[in-house]
Amino acid sequence: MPDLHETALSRLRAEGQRYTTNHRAVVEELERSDRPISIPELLAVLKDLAQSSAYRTLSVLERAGVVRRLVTQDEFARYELAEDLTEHHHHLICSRCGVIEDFTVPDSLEIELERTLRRVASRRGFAGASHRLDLIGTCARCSS
Amino acid sequence: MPDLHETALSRLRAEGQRYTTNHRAVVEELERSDRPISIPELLAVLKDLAQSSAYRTLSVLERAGVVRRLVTQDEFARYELAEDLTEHHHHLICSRCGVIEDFTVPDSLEIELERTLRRVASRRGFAGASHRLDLIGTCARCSS
DNA sequence: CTCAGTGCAAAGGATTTGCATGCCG
DNA sequence: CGGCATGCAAATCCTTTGCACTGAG
Repeated sequence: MPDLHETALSRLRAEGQRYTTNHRAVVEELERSDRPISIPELLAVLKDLAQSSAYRTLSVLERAGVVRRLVTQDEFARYELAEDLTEHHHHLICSRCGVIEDFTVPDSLEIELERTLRRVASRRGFAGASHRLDLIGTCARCSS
Repeated sequence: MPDLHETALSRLRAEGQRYTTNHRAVVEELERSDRPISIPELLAVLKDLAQSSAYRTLSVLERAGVVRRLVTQDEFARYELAEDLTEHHHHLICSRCGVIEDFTVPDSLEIELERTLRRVASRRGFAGASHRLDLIGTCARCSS
């Protein structure tokens, strides 16, 4: 597996875009985190990054296929590295505070899921379907 | 199973709210549809309904547990009847146009899913967790 | 009668965009 | 040098809210 930043660079290049200091800083922050993060969280860490640049950078990275944007009931969108740059996983979403944590399920279940969903997609004429499995509840911090 | 409108009425009453003509019209429209619908779609059908009333009605119905609000990558939120008023199902989401269709999976898979997720939730300290399984792709209309 | 519901217009708030400037390639 | 990237401020657009009036119970 090639280096994350190599990949990011080449995917941006393919779109005629650069891999600037800001771009790299955002990717590094997403790499560092073990859960999707929101723009406010990102700005709190990267203090020199303008809000509009954060939105723009993430938008560019998303178009290039480097990051994925998640939308929940929460007020802000959250971002994580694209699935092919990490590993297939799912999300625990706290409906109280909006925080998202990652989790995985056994391969056996994942495979059965894949098989079933592929069948559903083809029957309904949905193309290029990927799946999303989330657990929605109240996180430990919020329920205490 | 009691009548949908009876249930809606009693759940609203429990919150000290009424079941008005508008409320009923919205519930009927959701009942009629086999997929979650957005506010613009709703307004297109219920032409006498003010936009703000639509938002307010759906918000009240959601608080009362009669409807569920779905948020996707799409520009608008979409609404459907609460799960205990319909049947457990999942969503096919078109990432191009945002439309959502319902689908179900075999009970066997659903049960295994439930079992696994319950385990994950308890391990992570997530309380009252429900799950969400979506297929994201391009719908037949958009891919043609 | 009372108080929630309704419609209209205005306000909110996350996200996007115009513009002038900086800087990578 | 040319064009994308950046910051700031202003604009967008879905959604929420203030207010006065209507209508359900």
